[in-house]
Amino acid sequence: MHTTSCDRKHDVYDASCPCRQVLDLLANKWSALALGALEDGPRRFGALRDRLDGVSPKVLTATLRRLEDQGLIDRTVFPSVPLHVEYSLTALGKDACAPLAALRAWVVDNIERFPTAAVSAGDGR
Amino acid sequence: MHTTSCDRKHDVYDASCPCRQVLDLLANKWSALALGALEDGPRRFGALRDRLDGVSPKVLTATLRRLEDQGLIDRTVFPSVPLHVEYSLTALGKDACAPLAALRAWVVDNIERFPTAAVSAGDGR
DNA sequence: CGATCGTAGTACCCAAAGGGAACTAAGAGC
DNA sequence: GCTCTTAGTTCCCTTTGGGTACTACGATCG
Repeated sequence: MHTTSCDRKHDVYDASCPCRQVLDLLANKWSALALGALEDGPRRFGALRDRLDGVSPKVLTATLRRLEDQGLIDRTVFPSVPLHVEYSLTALGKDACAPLAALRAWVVDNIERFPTAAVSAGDGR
Repeated sequence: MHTTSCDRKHDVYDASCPCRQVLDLLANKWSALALGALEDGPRRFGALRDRLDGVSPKVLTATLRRLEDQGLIDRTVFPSVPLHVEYSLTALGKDACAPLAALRAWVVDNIERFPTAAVSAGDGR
């Protein structure tokens, strides 16, 4: 387990620790969904916009740029005719998918226990 | 284990699914930190404010209320002299802690791989 | 030759959330 | 009656989120 030379300052509870920024990036609805959407392989901008139901192009762009800046995804431009941009997970992004997938799965698995979902829980429609 | 009658509509990728709202609640910096801070047992407002370095009382209140509304935490008021309010995890909240703890742990464990942390990685200061 | 299409965004504008500092309430103790 | 503590609330400003419309580009259609 890649024991780094110094672990003392790595604490998500410390506002000045870089961990906090990374947590803020990953603990985000759109980030969690976008990374999950790339788990099956590279996807194009339009495909991501469709998959991430309800996301606006502006927010999707911002989310993808942030993930790219932090090295979680790669952005590949194919200068073909109607322009083609593919987003794919980096090794780091793939690794980050594990805890995020667990979180998404937990939500789906336990949704019936939430008051928000209670209405639809008995809804056989 | 809680096999519900119908799982088909539960999808975090569907904007209209209650899952999305729950994901939005949990996939949030302050929620993830607040629930984690309560893992060791009940804590008071002030203790949480201290632990969640950088949080403003307003945002902490809003976060706690949201978590309370969704049944993840309990708020107990002790009408003692300088007023005493204790926040604690519900069974649901305890369960939600597992994936969130995994996410926090992953961040701390992999922080050196992020460009954001690269500066401080070799920084012995 | 101009109009239209598809893709991946950007620009503009508004609403909501985040965030800080100061203030409130209520009673104990000085 | 002043101060201390605790748990917020209120005000205001900045940041972020979000929707809609628009752009650029060449290909293809009419």
